[in-house]
Amino acid sequence: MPDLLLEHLNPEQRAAVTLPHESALILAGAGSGKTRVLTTRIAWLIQTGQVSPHGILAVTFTNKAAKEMLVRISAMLPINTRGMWVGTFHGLANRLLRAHWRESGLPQSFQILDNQDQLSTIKRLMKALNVDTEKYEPKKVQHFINGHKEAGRRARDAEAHDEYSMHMAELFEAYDAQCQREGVADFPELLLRSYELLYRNEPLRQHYQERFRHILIDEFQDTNTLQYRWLKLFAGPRSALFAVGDDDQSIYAFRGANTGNMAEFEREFARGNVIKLEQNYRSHGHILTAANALIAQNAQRLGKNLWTAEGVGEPIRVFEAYSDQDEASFVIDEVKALHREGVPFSDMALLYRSNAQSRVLEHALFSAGVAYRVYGGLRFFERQEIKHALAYLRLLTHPEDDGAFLRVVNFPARGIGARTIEQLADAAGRAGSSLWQAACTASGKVAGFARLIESLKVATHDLPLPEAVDHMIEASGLADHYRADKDGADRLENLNELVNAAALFDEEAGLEVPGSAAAPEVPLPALDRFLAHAALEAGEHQAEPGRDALQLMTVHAAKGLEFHAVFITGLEESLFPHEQSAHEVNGLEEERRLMYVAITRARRRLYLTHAQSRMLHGQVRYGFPSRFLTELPDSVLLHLNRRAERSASPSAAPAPRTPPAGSDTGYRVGQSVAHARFGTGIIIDFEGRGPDARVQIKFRDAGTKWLALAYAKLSPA
DNA sequence: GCGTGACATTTTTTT
DNA sequence: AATGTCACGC
Repeated sequence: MPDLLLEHLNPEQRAAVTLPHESALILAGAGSGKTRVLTTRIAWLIQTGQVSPHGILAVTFTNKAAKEMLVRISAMLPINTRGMWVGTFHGLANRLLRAHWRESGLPQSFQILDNQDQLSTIKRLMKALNVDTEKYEPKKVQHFINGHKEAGRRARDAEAHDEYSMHMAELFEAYDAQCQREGVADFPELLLRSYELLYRNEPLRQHYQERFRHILIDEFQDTNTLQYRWLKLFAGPRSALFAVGDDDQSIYAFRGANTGNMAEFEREFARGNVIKLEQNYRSHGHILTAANALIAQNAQRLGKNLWTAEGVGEPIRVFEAYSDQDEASFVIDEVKALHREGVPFSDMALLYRSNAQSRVLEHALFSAGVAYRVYGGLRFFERQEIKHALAYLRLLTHPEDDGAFLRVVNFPARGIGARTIEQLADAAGRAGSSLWQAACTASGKVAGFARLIESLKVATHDLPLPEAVDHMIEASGLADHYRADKDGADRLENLNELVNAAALFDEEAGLEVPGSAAAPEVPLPALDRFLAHAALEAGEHQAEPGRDALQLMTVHAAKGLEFHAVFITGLEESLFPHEQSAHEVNGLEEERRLMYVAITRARRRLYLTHAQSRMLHGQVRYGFPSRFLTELPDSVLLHLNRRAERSASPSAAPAPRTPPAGSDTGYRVGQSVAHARFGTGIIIDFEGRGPDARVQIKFRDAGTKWLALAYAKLSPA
């Protein structure tokens, strides 16, 4: 009964879901039921017999979104979702490359390099080539390489006119050659390689074009040049592309996302077939008003205004704290109060611009005994002990991987130092072989290491995946090493967790959960699939998921989520908008979109907080309130009272909110003041006392100056 | 070869 | 603040 599927959709949503077999662009605002439309569209297509699951290709950016999509589709349709290709760009590219590894020129069990791996590979290469790493910073080289790959360019396509860029291009070329030799691929390589595979291989391209009648893309505004081209390659004459996106929520320009793709897509495919979803089902009126007003300041927009049938709801609460600590304790008070009113912790989110800001908040939450869960930060599969373990596993199936070899040849320490490794590298270089091959003919300690790997290989050969992992952790000496380390308990626990992750992976692979790293039709050893899985899904496996805990994450990580109450913290100039953004073209507009995303996460209650002072990079910094605060209409804001009223309230218990030093002069550090000539500023330091007292003031427009308190006619601002 | 500590460097966002 | 790099002494 298709009607059942369409029952609860509004007219625009329904129109989008039931579009004929044509390409279309759905401009879906925040909270307008974007994911719902996408998944219902898939279910509807299948249920009405227009396409079989086999003919569906659905692409997302995050694993979370892919999983969510599958769950929703399964809930709507009692079908096996197995034949569908649903996954992230990188996951699907990986799947394609594993299936056609021979044609794409990769070893069947190629390894995926994450960012860290890529950087250390580059460093290693530059060392071997004796490149001056001062002049050519490895990070810049990485950026150069990825930037080009994401634009679909190889080293030979990289434009180079000056010496610097020519050298960069050479490094790019040498890097790719090394990756090829070692059988590894970085993230952009997955996409570029699979793009080239289909581009060059016509029969293969035709096969997939014929197969995928419906190609659906989520978060289309985040696609980069290469991803868009990749999609176009899959689209044959009989395929329809269904792109869902919101240009106002494009927040990944820094990694190559090209909003222009939306306009391009409209021209090339949708051709006026555009549906706007503007009714928001998530937030109350004031919150939407604020979001609309903010985003209206951006010049580069396709244009769209969200509305809601709900009432205006509560005003947006704005709070100015003395310090980051003060900000944290304010948030905690409010969180606790909301919880007493019955809002679960898990329905509240604490958002910040950069990960570094979570530290203070976490500390305060911990002291206050509030359960919380941090998303992002260092991920499970990126921890060093996990990296070591994965490197051992990698050597078992692919010992030519020099990166993996170097990572563990002397970890735990077994007396193989820099000198020895240099000799080994020389020998390998002369023979044109891998380090591993050189090690096999070596003697002494290196030979001992080679024997260790060989024995691991034999011992784990017939073991199920989790047991193999477990055995490796013990036999490699990793476990003993961390047992001997008094701070190694956490790491040991993580290694244990790795065994669990392997067991879980084994189980899920057995159930053939679609959308996971490898295609079911590819007979790849479990170990290799597990390693690919580890690289592609860095792992949100931390903290107990079932517990009712306050949610902490960056604004980026919050995209796609919603909460009853949202706290956006650190709303200060140079933090949010981040100072880096000022140096980038359209950087401020991207920051504003980020703020827009943050605001629209809230359903009912929204807090915006900023602090006069904040510990940053080990020292106190004073910031002005974020310009975004002034871009919101006053009519929807409620400025919460500061100190006096707050500490008078009985609930604001013993939390020590000591005003900063210097109050005796009538002024204090962190205070906003106005100067007749220099305008408004913030006091950032004191010097001397009595009539000699001087203050350092950071002016909004006139820079930072020392002024004598007796002469500078200051007034509180 | 290895471990220690001083020193420097860094600090956006992430598939 | 936290992490990486380097030089030194064992």
